Amino acid sequence: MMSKIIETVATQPLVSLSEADRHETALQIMNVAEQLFAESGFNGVPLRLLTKEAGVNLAAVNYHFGSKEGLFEAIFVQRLAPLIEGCLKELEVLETEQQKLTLDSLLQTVIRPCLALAKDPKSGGAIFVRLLSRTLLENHRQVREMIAGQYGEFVQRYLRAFHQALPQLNAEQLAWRMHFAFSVMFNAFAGNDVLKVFTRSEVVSARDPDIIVKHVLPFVTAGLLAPVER
Amino acid sequence: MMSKIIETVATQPLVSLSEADRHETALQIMNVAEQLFAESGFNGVPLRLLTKEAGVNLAAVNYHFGSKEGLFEAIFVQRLAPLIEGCLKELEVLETEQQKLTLDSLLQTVIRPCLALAKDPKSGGAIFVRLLSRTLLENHRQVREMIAGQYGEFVQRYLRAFHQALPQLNAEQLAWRMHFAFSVMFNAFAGNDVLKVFTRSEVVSARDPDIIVKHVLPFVTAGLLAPVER
DNA sequence: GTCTATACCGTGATAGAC
DNA sequence: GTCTATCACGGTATAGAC
Repeated sequence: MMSKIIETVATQPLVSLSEADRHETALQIMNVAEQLFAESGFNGVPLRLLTKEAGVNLAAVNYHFGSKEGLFEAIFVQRLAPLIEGCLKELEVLETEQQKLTLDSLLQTVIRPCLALAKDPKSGGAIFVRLLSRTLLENHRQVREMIAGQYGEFVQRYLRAFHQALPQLNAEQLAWRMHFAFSVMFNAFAGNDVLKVFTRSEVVSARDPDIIVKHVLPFVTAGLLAPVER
Repeated sequence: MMSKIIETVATQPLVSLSEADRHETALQIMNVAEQLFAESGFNGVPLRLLTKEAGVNLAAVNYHFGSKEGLFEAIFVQRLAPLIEGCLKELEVLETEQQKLTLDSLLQTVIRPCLALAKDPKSGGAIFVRLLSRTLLENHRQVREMIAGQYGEFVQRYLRAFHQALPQLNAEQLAWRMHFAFSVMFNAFAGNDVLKVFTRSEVVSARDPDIIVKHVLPFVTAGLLAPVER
């Protein structure tokens, strides 16, 4: 059905079955797992609970995904592909429309697809946005390598775009500031309770993506545009 | 030496034996543990490895600290007390010296003690600064509650100080921005490889605290001072 | 190919002997 | 205080049923 024409040629390092190809059991596992992982973190979810919740056998996870980590990656591959495609599409539009990239419009090409995903009710996207943020912050070796390997083009194109929007920064300064900017954005979306220590818990625990963006954007924009230390 | 005038009054809810009071075995465990935790994270260090490395029996951890989590907290309590004391002392000086707090000088009262600790060669402070940052970002429930409970005064005083330095922000805006600011600072100090995805690994992997601060401060300052969305 | 039951080994915790 | 033995629980591997 799904174009398995020359299945031997392509180097498809990781499992990347489309939703249609996957077995019902595997899908059931992925849906339940995404929810539980986002709630309790990777280590907070025992396979025995997960499989029980999904109504499948304990060994099913290892059979369909190789390992618990494999299941984790599978969730990412499936969700990340359309998200990144969405970002790149917005970026492309931006690059053809405007001669000069503005920083704000550039940041919007990342934030809008995240928002769209986060607000799509039927795709469990909101859960994934939190899971993605949480995972990037938790520094999972596997996922990080997967992104770097699979989406090199994405990374390169955004590096170039940011360089264009912030020409006054040299390579080192740009790297640091992108590091900071994405730290803030992911932390905000992760809905971490981390820094409640320094804040009133009722205020910052808001989960509404629009509110988050309203607060994040000015901060990040100003930080990126800060005068360069010399 | 350090003004222990009325030592009986304070409510000291958690274990907080001074270094001198503690058993040699416990000290040995703590030193080894701090190092290993900072390298591999809490879950990355099995007690069997830890105790073998420290040359003590497996059960010693549970005997002296109650649990693996207890050991984790003990490390924090011991290191955090002087760090927080250092911050508050700097803040006090600042409040008496200047009529108007400047944002930069306020941030310095946090960063300078962290830097001093990070650069003290004989106290393993550098390891702890990374461990602290990593832990706050990883959202350990225990440690967060410990800080909130034990250092309420610290939190309140800094909230007031930031409010004074940024009077144009209302409570909600201030909470969000402090949340962001500390996210960035901790992420920078944590030395996470997280966002290497978006950067050249060689650049951002710098561990020199001075270099980190040089890049962090302008970003955070500008972010905090960003115009308010309306 | 898919699913099930079950066994294996490593983890943190704990009781009790010394 | 320290140690050994043992426990319950975690992810994983596999043999065999369908």
